[in-house]
Amino acid sequence: MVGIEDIARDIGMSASTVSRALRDLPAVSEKTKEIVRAAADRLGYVRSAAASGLVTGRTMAISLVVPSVSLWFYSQVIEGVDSQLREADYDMALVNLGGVGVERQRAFRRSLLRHRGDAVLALCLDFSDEEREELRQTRLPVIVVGTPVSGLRFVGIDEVAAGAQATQHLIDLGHRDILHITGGAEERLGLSLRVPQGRRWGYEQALKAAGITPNPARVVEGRFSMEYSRTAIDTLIESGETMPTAIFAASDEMAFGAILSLNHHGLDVPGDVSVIGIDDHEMSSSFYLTTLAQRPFDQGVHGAQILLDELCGKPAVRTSRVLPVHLVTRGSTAPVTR
Amino acid sequence: MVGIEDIARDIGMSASTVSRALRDLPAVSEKTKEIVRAAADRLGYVRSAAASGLVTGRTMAISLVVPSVSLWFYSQVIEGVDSQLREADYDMALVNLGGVGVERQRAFRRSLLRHRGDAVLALCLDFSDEEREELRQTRLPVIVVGTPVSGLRFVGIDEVAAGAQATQHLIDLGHRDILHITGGAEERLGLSLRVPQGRRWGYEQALKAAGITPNPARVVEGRFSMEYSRTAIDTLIESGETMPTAIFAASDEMAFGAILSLNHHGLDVPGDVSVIGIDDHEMSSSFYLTTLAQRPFDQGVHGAQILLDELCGKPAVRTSRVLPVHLVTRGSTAPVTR
DNA sequence: ACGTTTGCTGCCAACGTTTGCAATCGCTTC
DNA sequence: GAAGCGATTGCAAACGTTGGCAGCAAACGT
Repeated sequence: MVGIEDIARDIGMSASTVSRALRDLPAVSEKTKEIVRAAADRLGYVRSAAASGLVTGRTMAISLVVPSVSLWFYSQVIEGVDSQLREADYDMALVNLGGVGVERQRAFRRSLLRHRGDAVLALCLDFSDEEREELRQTRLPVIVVGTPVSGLRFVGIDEVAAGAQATQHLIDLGHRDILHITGGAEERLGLSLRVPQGRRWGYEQALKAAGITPNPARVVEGRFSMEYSRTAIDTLIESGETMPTAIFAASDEMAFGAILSLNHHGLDVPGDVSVIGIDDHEMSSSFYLTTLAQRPFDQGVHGAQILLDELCGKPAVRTSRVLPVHLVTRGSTAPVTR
Repeated sequence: MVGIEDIARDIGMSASTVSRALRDLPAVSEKTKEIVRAAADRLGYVRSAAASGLVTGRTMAISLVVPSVSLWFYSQVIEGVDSQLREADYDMALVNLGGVGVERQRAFRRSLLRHRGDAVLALCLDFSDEEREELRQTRLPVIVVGTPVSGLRFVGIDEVAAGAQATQHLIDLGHRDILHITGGAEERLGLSLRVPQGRRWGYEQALKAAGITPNPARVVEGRFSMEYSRTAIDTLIESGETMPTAIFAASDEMAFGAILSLNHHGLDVPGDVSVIGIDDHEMSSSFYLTTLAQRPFDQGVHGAQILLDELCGKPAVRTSRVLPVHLVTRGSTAPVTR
């Protein structure tokens, strides 16, 4: 491994000059910088992150803590965060906190506290009091994306408003019997329940505001997955109960499942049943799904930017940031006919 | 920040003993270990990855290089890799190499060569000769998952065989006019073309073996996305051309798009057209899609395990590993009727 | 001519671990 | 009782970089 000293020896200079030249500090003459850079290139030098991290106390990376990478929302946020990190020349330490209990504990302590990153961006996780305290003790800048956590800065959307707006769209179309498929019953815990709860509250609020009494039987507890929601609607249809005229799915993926189920049973969307989701998943256009669009990529961008700014010494943003959502009308919703 | 010396001072021992105790080395008495662990816990000690990395030359992390995180296949591999890393107490440095040119160059050099990880696992990337050479020079153990790269170990499936097997399934059902939707024309380059090409070759081979002359007009060049394939089939149907009796999509997501398009135009799957994909995407069951299942999670597990074994000092595996695929028959394929 | 500034460079002490080697201690063994 | 041994522990030298401080020219002002 060729180090800074090797370069110094090669060109007959001191290691500190080489170090400064490579970091493009102003105290080095332009001529020297070029000599150094040339030598570094020629010798194939690569800076040891460990060594420079040791002395500066900075890793030039940020830790991204996620409950999973295989859900659309998470992967989008990750891409957004990544785009900012690349620009700032930061690396990303990905910590998958999926699961519960000991395993989670271990992953948490190991990766976060081991100072793999200079800041922490957490996704849709409910931190226990203990975890929050440990996080605080590390004194790292922290931000959460997707789900507010008390005491921590947050970037995301207003779930309640989103749920209400989606429901309102259906109400505006004349629907009064609206089924809501909610999520959060996943077996793999650790992700926050506040998202599905918020959307559900929004749903109920919108109904009440329109003078409709929320009917608990019209709320299906489910998971944020297509399959779960598909079978839920299958069951509903096959039970022979009267169908609602509209369905508000807590996520687009759940809406897809509902649409497939309805189509499979010969019901037309939106002719027989209107369907609306939340997300604007990349597949939503293919389903002609009307949805309340959020931009998780942007949420990642904003979250990362706030952390990076703080690491650059800019004054810390202490407030949360609520990003807008907007209705994307495609073909899956229509005025009520029954 | 409390360090090893603080603990040593606290319990009246030397730093080296503390270091050894915390690493559970045999040269330390059990009693001492307990005292040290207790003190470390009490003081809230956390090992500096930079310092220990500096002296050992190991980061206890591996770099995972991906072209994107938001495709199903990639996210599954990531989860698989992660599961192994957690067990081995390794961290993950995620390097998103999405994009081309300078940006890619920078990301490549920065993260890989900066020695963020002790080994590199690369996903479905075509490395340039230059990149391969740089990789080689780092002397890090490297493995590629998803797409073979000459000179590097590989974990994945036999794409040609998979393509042939999928096609053969349709042939066995009596189909002779089989459309193939292929991928690889994504605008975001950098990911390998070998996957779609392999599948296509398999398709052509299977046709020839069955005495059917491959018809270039029956191959649609597309992208690995649902939307692209949906519009491709839309166009085909609306052009009024005779429809094939079966469609072999190079990925499940593309198959979904095809199914939606067919259904939307009143065509029954599999009544009018059979559809088969490759992947076994988590949504495939909801689409009742017959597909050739691969297990990207397992591919990640195997790839990670090979690297971890090597880092543990076990003799390096020099051979590639081809994992099996298997046909999952659901409802989207049926004997030909026309 | 002589201080003083300015611009650049070198020296050296950190940073927090790990690890080879030496030292210590309590025993056993001859 | 001396020597030897094994089990523990301590000492000190790395590891590769950074950054405060000092040094040293050349340029400047008087």
